[in-house]
Amino acid sequence: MPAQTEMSLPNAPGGARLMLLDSYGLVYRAFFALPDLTTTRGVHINAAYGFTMMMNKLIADEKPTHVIAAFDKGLPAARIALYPGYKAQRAETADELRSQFPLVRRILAVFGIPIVELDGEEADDVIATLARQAEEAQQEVLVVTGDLDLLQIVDGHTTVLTTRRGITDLGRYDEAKVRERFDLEPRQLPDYRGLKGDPSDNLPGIPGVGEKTAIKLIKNAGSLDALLANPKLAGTPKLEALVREHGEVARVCRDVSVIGRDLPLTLDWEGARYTPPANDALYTLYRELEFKTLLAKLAPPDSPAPVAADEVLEGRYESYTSATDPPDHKRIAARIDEAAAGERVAVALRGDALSISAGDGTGFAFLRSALADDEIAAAFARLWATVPRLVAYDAKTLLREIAALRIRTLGDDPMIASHLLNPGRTFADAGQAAAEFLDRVLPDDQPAAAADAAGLLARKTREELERRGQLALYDDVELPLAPVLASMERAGIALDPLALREISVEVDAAVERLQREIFALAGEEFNLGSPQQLGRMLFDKLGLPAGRQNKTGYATGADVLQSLARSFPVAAKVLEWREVSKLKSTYIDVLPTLVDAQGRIHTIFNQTATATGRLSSTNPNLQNIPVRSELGRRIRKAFVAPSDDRVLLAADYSQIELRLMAHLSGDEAMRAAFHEGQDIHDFTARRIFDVGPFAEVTRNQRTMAKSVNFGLLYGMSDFGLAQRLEIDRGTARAMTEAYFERFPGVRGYIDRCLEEARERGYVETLLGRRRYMPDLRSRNYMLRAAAEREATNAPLQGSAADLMKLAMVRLDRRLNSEGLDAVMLLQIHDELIFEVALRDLDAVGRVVKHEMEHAVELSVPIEATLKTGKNWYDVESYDPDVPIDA
DNA sequence: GGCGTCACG
DNA sequence: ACGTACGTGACGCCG
Repeated sequence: MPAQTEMSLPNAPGGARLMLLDSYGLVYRAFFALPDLTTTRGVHINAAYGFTMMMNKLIADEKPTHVIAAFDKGLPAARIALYPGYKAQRAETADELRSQFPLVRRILAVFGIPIVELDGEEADDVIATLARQAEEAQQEVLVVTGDLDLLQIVDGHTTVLTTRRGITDLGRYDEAKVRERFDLEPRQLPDYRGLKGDPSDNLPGIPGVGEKTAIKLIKNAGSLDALLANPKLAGTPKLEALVREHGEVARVCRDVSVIGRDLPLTLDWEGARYTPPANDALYTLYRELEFKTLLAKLAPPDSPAPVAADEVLEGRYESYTSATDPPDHKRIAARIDEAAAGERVAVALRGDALSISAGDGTGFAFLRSALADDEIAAAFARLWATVPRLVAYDAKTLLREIAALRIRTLGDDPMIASHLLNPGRTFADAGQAAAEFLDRVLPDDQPAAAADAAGLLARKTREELERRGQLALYDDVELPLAPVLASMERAGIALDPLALREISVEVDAAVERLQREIFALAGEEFNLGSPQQLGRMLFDKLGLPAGRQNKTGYATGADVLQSLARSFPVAAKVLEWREVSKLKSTYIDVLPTLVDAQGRIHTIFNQTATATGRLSSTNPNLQNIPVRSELGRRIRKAFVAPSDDRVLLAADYSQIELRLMAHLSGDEAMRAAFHEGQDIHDFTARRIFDVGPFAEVTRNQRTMAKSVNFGLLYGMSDFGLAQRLEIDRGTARAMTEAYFERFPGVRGYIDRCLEEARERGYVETLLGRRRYMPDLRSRNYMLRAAAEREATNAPLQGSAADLMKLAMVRLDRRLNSEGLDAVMLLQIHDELIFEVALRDLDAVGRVVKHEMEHAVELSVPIEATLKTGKNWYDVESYDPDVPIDA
């Protein structure tokens, strides 16, 4: 037994979990993942901040008992001796990054994490050495690193976490995972890297040998050494020649890649033991470095934590929120009536509590469940009717839950305002918004503080919206929309459970049959619903050609299965099984259980969920009811008009996002197409494929053009388009080039949009909705490219949302003021569903069409098309100005 | 709770 | 050389 083992055993604690950090790699990754943050004094802190975030998360998630930070020190002499070109291509570390290493060392010191480094050695070798000592002491090791080189030390005791994207997304490699990912043992990875090369370390490898070939060569020969000894093992003459010519280079690259495990170091268990840092030391450090979000989670030094209530919001609060005492309804109702006299009355829901503040430092809270009491509901309705501009945090929920409320006006809803100010986040309760916009903490033991905070938030957020020129969007669109959504949620849509039962019988039989058939083809039973088991079955056992890999194994998505379905009936069956079982578990089995006593089903629309201004729908999501497949579409038969004298009316915007593109870009050709009432995909195909005026556009040309148009809205890349259309990248590239040549206004608009966004930090919609895009200036290519696509799409998707919301507000008013018997039920982004009395159908249809088409005036016409029917499946086109034939 | 998958616009 | 079309929510699996 080696001496080191005996030395480390006596003080190696049982059940230790040692975390080893590849510090440079993590700091480097953080530097490129985050924008260039500086303190008010200009100190660059993004890498140090990102590193701290990572470390906090790792410690919280992995709960190590011991932590050590390894650093590189000096030039890696041994590797350079082996291969003088090692890392020779690397640029000087930027000053902005280098200056942050001293900060990182200070942070580690405050956390009490020891730094281990050795002159002339890289962190990899330090880590591998320490890991071996821990393994020999039978302890668990967790290595965290920015690249894949260290995967070679993975074994039964040692797991390697590698950064993937952003700063908190990590890949976890144990032995099985390495085998899955590379189809090789961890110890074979240096051979693999030697053959393939690694540009990031300036290792050439064998030219033309990539991931696939390297693995094949190692599999064929068993090892690189065996391959070099006998190049015939390469398998093909061509590969054999390559091995003969470049084998020596591969051997050097391999040798450089082998990580040393026996540096003169001894693992000091005691020094590495992790204990959480002292609050005050951390506070001082974070304050100096201006790590604001991290600071917000700490208590200020020498003060009780969390912040005392009277420091947060002064007030005399009463609470009737004890769940054990039966609440005194009379007393609560009386308090509500008293509060109505206040100057700036605010209400808020937080957890179980509903709180009301009079705005003069008095407030009280009671259990939300008390709203079911008629007396309290009535008092609440009086309050809402008395107070001219009531502030309500999450007003929609109150309006939905209190039957007696028929109110259509709101003073402020700070939940909505907060989300407009920062659409990247949702502020689910007043506490979260207060932390962001008031820099205050709401104490949990003072439920009435939430209403007080709502009042303060209302003022603060309104001021900020005014400063940004977004008041009209808030006051004329978002605030009036909340009561409209509340009434839609309250109304619900009628469901015919019998219609679903009919499909249910059919689908159950199909699921059963397909499962049987698949098991027969597979030769054994397994869990079809497990993508992992399915992947192993299809690609390992049945030997189908495997496509992509993902984090957990083989990809088995619809695109992969689709490409196999022609040649392998089992893949086609799995696709079919997926379709029916999805419909069964998500819709057919679930929807009937959600029907209320009146036979109606109620979704909740989330007004503060999306980054672009769209709504979302939950519990159930009624914005994704199937329509694309025939079987799925039949589910729509269950959504019905509840009586013979009523029908459903569906109104759709036609090509709204492309029309907005035409308007916003001003592109002459595109605008002309819409003015002439052309089919836009057909028109696009003519232009990009040069189809003459008397020739027909083929189906295929139209399909391609349609994809180009969609791609346009999404910030397409030639690669993405190629993949979608299953064509080669060059063709896709030629198509996008032809597109931008024929629609030059569009190119100009996108460029202007991105340029402006880089400068201002946000993009904007027609009505001034903003989306902040900090990653546009990221130095990380992946993040930056993603941000560019988002910035291209957001004004289009967001402006369409603006239009629809404005139309909904106006429509709701007109349907009410004109006394039409019609109820708005659902919004599906560019579509509205109404339930309408048959006798009012024509009038309603005209109002709906007009308000949708004239929500705003664009430089191109807006078109809304109507359909009507007894259920959502059997709807037929309908024009209110053309009498239905008798 | 993260991931893969898939329903919608 | 990267990895690749925007925005959602729900389901089942897995650890």
